[in-house]
Amino acid sequence: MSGADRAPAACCVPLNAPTISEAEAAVTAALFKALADPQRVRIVNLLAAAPEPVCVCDMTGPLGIAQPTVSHHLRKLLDAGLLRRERRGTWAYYSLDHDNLRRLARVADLQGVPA
Amino acid sequence: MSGADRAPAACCVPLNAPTISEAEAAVTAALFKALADPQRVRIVNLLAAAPEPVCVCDMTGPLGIAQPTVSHHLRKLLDAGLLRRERRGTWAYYSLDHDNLRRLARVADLQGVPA
DNA sequence: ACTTCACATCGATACCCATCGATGAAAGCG
DNA sequence: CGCTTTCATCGATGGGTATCGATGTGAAGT
Repeated sequence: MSGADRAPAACCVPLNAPTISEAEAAVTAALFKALADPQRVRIVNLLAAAPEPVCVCDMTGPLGIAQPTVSHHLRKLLDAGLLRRERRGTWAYYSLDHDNLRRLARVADLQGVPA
Repeated sequence: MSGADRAPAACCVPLNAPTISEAEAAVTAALFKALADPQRVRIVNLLAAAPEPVCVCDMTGPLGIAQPTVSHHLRKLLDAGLLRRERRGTWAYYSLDHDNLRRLARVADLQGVPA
């Protein structure tokens, strides 16, 4: 169910909501947890800078970590709903999910309307 | 040096920067890590809803966790630069650092200028 | 069918962290 | 000076996770 609508980024309450339930706090925390790792930050930055989807083989070099570790991080970001995956033959191409990333920015924004 | 200008939130590169160095990625990850916990999300939400600074004794109740654990989370948020602390006699009052929280929102925003 | 290539998953290991009880530190009070 | 209150820190413990090598999987080519 990677990248499904059940992903944390798909439904999230802003930090300045009147009150946040225990469950909502867990979902929001899971969303931030997806970016709470240096390698995953670099992956998102790498994808943000790329004009087209990027395959795994082109990430291991710049990141300097082994291929299983890259796949591990990609899965975390995928489960959080921040990435999209696309298979082309043997390769797997990843790109940002801009809709959900916009939701993330809205969660972190305390200026917005408190719901 | 809690809440100093060395805090992650004080100097942070946006996710859609052209490139992010290994050190910059670590700082950004540390910033997100501060909010990568349900209790800390609830603390920020609690402070965002309060019109005035809140003391620790008024947090243990709503959060439902022991006092040392609350202090632990407050320190994490303080070190990240997201909170401010103010001592009034025996009590310690906490409030949000709106400047740094605005910086956090800017880091998560991919729409902004890529610098 | 066999080989090769790209990626995902598994198992193990080392490290980080949330949580709590116990204790320490600092301020106010009698 | 003791006593109390409020908060921070310490030490221990259990659960989570980043990392890797080894292995599985699925597709393309010979």
